[in-house]
Amino acid sequence: MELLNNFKQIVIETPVDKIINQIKELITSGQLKPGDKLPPERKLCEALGVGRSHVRDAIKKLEFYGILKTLPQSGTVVAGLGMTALEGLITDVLRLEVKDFRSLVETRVILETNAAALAAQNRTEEDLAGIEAALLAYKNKKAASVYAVDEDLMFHLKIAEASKNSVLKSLMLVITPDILTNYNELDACGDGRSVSALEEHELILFHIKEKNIEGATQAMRAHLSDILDFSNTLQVEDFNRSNGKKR
Amino acid sequence: MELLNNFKQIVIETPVDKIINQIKELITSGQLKPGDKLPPERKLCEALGVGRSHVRDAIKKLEFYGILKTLPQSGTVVAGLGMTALEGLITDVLRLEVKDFRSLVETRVILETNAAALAAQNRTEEDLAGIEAALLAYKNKKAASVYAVDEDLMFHLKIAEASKNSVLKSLMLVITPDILTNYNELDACGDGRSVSALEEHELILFHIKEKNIEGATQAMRAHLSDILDFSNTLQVEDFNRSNGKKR
DNA sequence: TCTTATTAATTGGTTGACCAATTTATGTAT
DNA sequence: ATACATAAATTGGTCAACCAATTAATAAGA
Repeated sequence: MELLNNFKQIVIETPVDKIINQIKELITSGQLKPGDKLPPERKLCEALGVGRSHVRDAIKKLEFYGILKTLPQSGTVVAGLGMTALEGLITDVLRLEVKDFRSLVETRVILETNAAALAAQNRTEEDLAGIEAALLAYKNKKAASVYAVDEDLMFHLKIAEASKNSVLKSLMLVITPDILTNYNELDACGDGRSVSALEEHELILFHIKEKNIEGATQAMRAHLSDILDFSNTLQVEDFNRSNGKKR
Repeated sequence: MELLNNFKQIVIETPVDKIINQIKELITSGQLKPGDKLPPERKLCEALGVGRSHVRDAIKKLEFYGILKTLPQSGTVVAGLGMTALEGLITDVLRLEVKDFRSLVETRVILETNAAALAAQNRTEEDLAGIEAALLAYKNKKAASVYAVDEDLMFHLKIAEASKNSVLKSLMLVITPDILTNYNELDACGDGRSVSALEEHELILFHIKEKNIEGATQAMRAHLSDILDFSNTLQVEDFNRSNGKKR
């Protein structure tokens, strides 16, 4: 069984990835400085021996990350942003490469506690109604079944909306897919935790309603640390299993 | 002059954007549920009356966001992630649509203060060396010129690395481009702030070195709130000017 | 009738050619 | 010699055709 551990993860490096790496290499090595024009796509695909689609895909991907900027009928240039962001961009940024569940949960706690604090500060009456509706949906679903992950997250998302911080909300959305994939694998979802989760949600809502910033923060922290503790009780084996299967 | 204000920003909606919106509409309206297969690309581009490249680009973009998943030679399906995340996904998530600079800076403060705290807790000797090197580079550049944004951000990035939280670091990288574009427009960069920034950096480093979690947090918060205060002194007119010109 | 092999259709992946806009080069007139 | 107009080349954007792998359908055998 442990013979499996002797196998190394095979990195499937698509043509696009290879091109991206080469371009990044050129930038990090200083051969391409911000403002410089990239060789035209045709020259690139000829030099690299691949189709132009691949080159275009690579450029488009780097454009997403704000590293390149393509000017139609003019060329592709390295965006202003210097090597700074590139430095840590060893692998794809957004496909977060969540190798460690700890970082993920830790970050979630940071985002959500602050969202709760801001929500307690900025929430409107409409926000309260939205949060309550989400909580109600969660309660009903939970009464019927044990599986209410979507409704759970919706509750948290409504709080993020009430924070009136669009960026914070966007970042929560960014990590949500990873949270979900990890939870779907890890969370047994039929444990004793479920009962207390509802009460904790209600406590959070109460503090937000009362505009009690500190209270909302602590309630959210307690809620999430419960989840964190629960995750930590899982076997390491289970955790390892949850990796590696992505893409 | 104020006649210009009567013009509405023209939204250049590329074919790709239109397709994305249609697909998102299908998902949010429930006509496409997670796990469902999308119509094949050929049918789609026929129904939409556009080239297949556009459809493929749209799919690829949505795949970035984790909304779709294309299985080669099999089809494209809606990823597991329920409507939950879609709910708030009115516009592109990652091109953060930073309409409000406040949210951006606010979020940056949240991320960075926590990164500083974690760095004070987890930093190794190598991390310290890296942070010091970045600080030195910043100092040198600053002595030579007033423009050292890259080196400044590198210092912050090294701290994020020292936090040993990969997700947190990734999220900082995500918002960094937006920070830069906004700063490049807003920051006069030749003001009195520059002198104190260096001292503040040194103070942060000191606390991280001493493993003083609370101290590092406060030092970082003070550092960033200075920047925030400075930004707030800018004219609203300048702020508005900084919007709308992106892409 | 059920299983299995073979074939046909459909899928996303890839390529090369074409298009319009831009930039550069060239030639002519001043 | 310089300025300007015109033409040629280069650019990214777009599209349609082709490819290999997968899947579905069908037919043959037990």
